Amino acid sequence: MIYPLDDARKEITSLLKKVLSQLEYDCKVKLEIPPGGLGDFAFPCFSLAPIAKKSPNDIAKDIAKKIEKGKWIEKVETNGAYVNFFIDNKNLKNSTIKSILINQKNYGYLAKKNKKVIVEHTSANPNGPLHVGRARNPIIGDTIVRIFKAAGYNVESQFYLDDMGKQVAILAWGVNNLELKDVPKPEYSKPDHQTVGFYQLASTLMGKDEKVSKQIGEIVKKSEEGEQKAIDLVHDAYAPVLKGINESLNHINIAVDKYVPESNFVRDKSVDFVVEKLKQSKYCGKEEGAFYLDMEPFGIQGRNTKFVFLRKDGTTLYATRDIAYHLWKAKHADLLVNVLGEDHKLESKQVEIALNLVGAKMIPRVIFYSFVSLPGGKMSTRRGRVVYIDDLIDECVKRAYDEVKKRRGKELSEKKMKEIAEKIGIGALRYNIIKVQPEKDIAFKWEEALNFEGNASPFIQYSHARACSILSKKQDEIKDVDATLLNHDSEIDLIKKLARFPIVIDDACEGCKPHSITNYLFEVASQFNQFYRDCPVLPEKNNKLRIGRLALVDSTRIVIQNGLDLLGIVAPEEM
RNA sequence: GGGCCUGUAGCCUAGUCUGGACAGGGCGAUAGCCUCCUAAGCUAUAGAUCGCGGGUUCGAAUCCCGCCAGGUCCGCCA
Repeated sequence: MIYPLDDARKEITSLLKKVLSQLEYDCKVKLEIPPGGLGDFAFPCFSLAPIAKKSPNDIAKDIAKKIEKGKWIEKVETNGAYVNFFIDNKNLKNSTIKSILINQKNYGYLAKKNKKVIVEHTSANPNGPLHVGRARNPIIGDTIVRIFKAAGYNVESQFYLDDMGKQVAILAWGVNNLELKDVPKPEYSKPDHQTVGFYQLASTLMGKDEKVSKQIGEIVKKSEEGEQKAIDLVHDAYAPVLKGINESLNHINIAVDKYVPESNFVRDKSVDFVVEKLKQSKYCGKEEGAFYLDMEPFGIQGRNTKFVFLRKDGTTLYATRDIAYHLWKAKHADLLVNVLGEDHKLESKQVEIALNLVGAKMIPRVIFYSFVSLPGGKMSTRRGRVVYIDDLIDECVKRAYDEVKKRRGKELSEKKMKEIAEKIGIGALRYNIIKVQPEKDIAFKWEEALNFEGNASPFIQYSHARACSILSKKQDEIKDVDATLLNHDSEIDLIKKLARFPIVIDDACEGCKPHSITNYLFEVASQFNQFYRDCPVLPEKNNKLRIGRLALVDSTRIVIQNGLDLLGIVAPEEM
C-alpha cells in the first residue's frame, strides 16, 4: 500500500540525499513539518554548519539550488537555515481523495507484515468487578491491538488469568463458607458484582480469624502444588466474576481473544523448567531453603535486591510462573506487547532479566500506565472504596442520553436516542482515557470524565454525523471527481490532514502511542468544522465543485470512521 | 534510605525518545456568530518564570548534573 503523502516524503528524502552526497555533506536526512504557510516538509541545515564551515543560511541556499524537480515537488524555498519543500497540491489533492475513496474502510491501513503480535492486557485478579483505578488497562490494551492490526500485524489479545494467588483463594473460601445473607448487597445483577461480596467479607474475616487464614493458605498451597481439586474449586469461584468482567469489556467494545490461566504453566511443568534453568544461573543463590536471583548486578536497587523464584516449600511464585508464560508466548508470536500498571515495573524488570538468563528469544515491550485515583486517594476492592467500570459506563451513557434528549428530544424516537446515547457515552469514556499519555497520573473526576465538548469524543462523532447528514441529502453521484477544484484554504488544509492518516497510524504503532490517534482525529474534526463553515456543499451551484466537495466530505467521513474504529469508538450517522 | 515515572496558563493536556522557525490544543472566562448542509459547532480577546538551580550547544520544554513536589515500587504477595 503506497499512500500519496508518504510517497512524496520518500521522494523528497531521496532527492535530498542525492544533493547532500553531491555536496559531500555526510548527515542523516530528518524532515520536519514546518509551521503554517512555510511548506509541507522542511530540512534544517544547522547541523551541517560545522561540516561545511559555512553559515547554515548559505548551506540552505546551496541545497535548495541543487534540488531537482520531481513528481511531487512543486517549489523549494529557503527560509533562514531551512530548506522548505512545497508539494504539488494538485497531485496531492487528486491522489489523496482517490486513495481514500478507493480504499474506503482500509484507507490508512498499512501493508500486511505477516508477523504476529500478542498483546497482553487487563489481566486483572478475578476477585471482583473491574474498577476505574485500572480502567486504563483494557482501554489502552484494546486500542494497541487495533492500532497494530491497522499497521499490518496479526494480533491476538490475551488476558493472563491469575487463578493461583491468594486473592482468588480468598474468594474461593468465601464462596464456599459464607452465607449469601451475610455478604454486602450488590448494586448490579452482573455475576461479578454478585460474587465480590464474598471476597470482601472473607478478606475481613481472614484478618480477624486465624482459622480462616489457615484454610485459605491451604487452598493457595494446594493449587500451587498443582492439585486439580483445588484448582477446580478456585475456578468455580472466579468463573462468574470473569464472566462479569468480560461483559463489562464487551460493553465498551473490547473482545479478549484468549484467557490464559496461570495454572497451565504449573500443570504442564514448564515452570519447573524455568526453575531448573534459573538454578543453574551464576546469579542464583539459596537462603533458608528458598532460591533467589541476585538482581544487583543488573542495576536493581533498593532495600532488597533478591528476587525469590522458588519458596522453601518448593512452590513457585507469581513472577516465576510469569516467566514460563512469557516463554510460551514467545513460541507463538513475533512480537510481544504487555500493558501493565506501574506497580508492576519491578516485577516486569525481574521477569525480563530472568528471561534473558534462560535464553529467551523475545523480551516483551511493556507499556506502563499510572493509576487513576479518586480525589481522596487510591481505590480498593477489598475495602469497597471504588468506582466500578460499570458505574462509569452507566453514568456516561445516562449523561449522553440527557444531552441527546435536550437537543433532539422532539424529533427522535426513544429507541433512537438510547442507541445514540450508548455510542456517545462509551465513546466519551474511551476517548477521555486514551487521550492522555499512559504514564501520567489521573485523578478521577466525574466532571472531566463526562466532558462532552471540545477535545472529546462527541466533538469528533459530531463532525462525522454532520458529514453523514450532508451525504444523505446529496442528489449527485460522487464520480469523475476533480479535486483540483478544491482551492479554498479550508479545503486544502483538510485534504492535507486526511493525507497524513497513514503516517499517523505508523507512528502510533511504532511508538506505542495510542494517544496520538486522538490528537490527530481532533485536528481532522476541527478542520472539517472550519470547512463546513467556509464551504457550503449542497447549495454550491457549480456542479463540478459541488461533486468535488462531496468527495471531500465522504473522504473525511471515511477517515473519521476509520480513526474512531482504531479507538474502539462507534461513528454515529446522526446524533 | 534507594530505584522508576510525572511536574507545561485558574484547571486538563500536546510537544520530550530523535534539541531547531513565534511552546500547539481543550475546559473555564470575556465579546461576537443560527431567515444558510445538525450551534455537541465557528470567530475573536485575555491567560505560560515549560517545578527550581546549574551545565552542554550556534540553539534547550526537549540532553546532562543537583534540588523540590506528587505517584509508584523495594514481600518466600499478586
